[in-house]
Amino acid sequence: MSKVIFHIDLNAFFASAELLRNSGLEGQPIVVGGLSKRSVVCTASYEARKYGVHSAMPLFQALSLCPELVVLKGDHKWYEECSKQFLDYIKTYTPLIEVASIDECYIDVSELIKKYKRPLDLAWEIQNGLKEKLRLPCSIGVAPNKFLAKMASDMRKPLGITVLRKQEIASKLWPLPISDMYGIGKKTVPMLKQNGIDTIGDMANPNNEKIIYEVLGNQGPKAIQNARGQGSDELVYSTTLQSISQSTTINHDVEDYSEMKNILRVLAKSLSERAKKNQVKGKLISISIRYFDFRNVVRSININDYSNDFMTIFEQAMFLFDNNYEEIPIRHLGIGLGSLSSASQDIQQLNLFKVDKEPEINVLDELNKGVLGNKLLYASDLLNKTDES
DNA sequence: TCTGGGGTCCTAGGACCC
DNA sequence: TCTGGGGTCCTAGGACCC
Repeated sequence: MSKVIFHIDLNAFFASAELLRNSGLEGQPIVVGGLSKRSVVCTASYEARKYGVHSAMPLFQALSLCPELVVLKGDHKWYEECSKQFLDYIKTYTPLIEVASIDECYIDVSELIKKYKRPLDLAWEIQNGLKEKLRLPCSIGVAPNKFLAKMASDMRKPLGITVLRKQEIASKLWPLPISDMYGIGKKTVPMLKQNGIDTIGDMANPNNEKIIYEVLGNQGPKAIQNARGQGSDELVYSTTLQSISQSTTINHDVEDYSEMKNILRVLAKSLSERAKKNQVKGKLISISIRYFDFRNVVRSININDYSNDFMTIFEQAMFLFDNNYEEIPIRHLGIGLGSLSSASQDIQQLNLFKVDKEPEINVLDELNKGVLGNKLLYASDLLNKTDES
């Protein structure tokens, strides 16, 4: 018996969330992204998209396409609140929900849909409810499995409802270019095209199996199954956080060691705070360095104890940095904490056995003390990222 | 005025152990 | 006399997604 899966995707979510608290922006071309000259567009409203502005586009380029563009600095806390309202609303319909990202989810409505006169009534009701009650526009894909539902929700935006039945795969899915296929990215597309795989239909074609296995390796079978409409219809109801990271692109290329060190200190501090807020500890600490020439280096170290302590993270990050830094200008620095495990048990134990009093470090003071001097403007930018409401 | 930030998952080689 | 084999952990690198 085949299932009925909805994929619900909020349209231009960050931009929609900004409109919720500033209706004056309604109808204007807006983008959410950073405010520095090296920022890129994170989300563009549909008005902005009319100018050719899209996500991942460098901000200066977006501004040249649309000089009247309203640029808003992102506020992740607010988006998370909006996302929670979205998910809570969906949960009033069914607990069978897989959260795919901050602005999308799958629900299994195989049973629920039987209560409705016409199958699409439920999709229509959810879409309307989100729009009227939460003022969040969405697109919904309706299909027998997750991949097809995801592809369907993408077919009509914004505010679309698209059904993709098994018998419609050949006519609706297979003609699409291979670059439209979820899971096939910009590195793989040229390799597939070179081998005559231009459409999703080509991916589904049994005659191409061998060449697809050669290009995709172990990922081949899954991609082929998806293209044939035989993807998974099993929802994953809960996931555990695997890693957290904090990184920043500096608005100039950094050559001064003490500035690098101060940036890493700020990153370590906020990473530690986030880990504590999320009640996780990790034992894999990593740093990422992007040099002025855009070369990326990632180095990691496995510390044997789980930790979310600022000094531990900072010292290990500095150790990795000192051992790998190539003494050329840097544009981007990051720190990650991986191999996470829940810290809540440890926290209980700490309460029982000792008071875990870590010296409070005021980041601003630290920076003022440091050699940063005239670079403080940038440092406070960094801080605003987490503090702004 | 070139190109963000935060995630997930996979692969592959070397070390190490039995 | 040429060189086990299987399992796991660690680290680096990369593709992809929102």
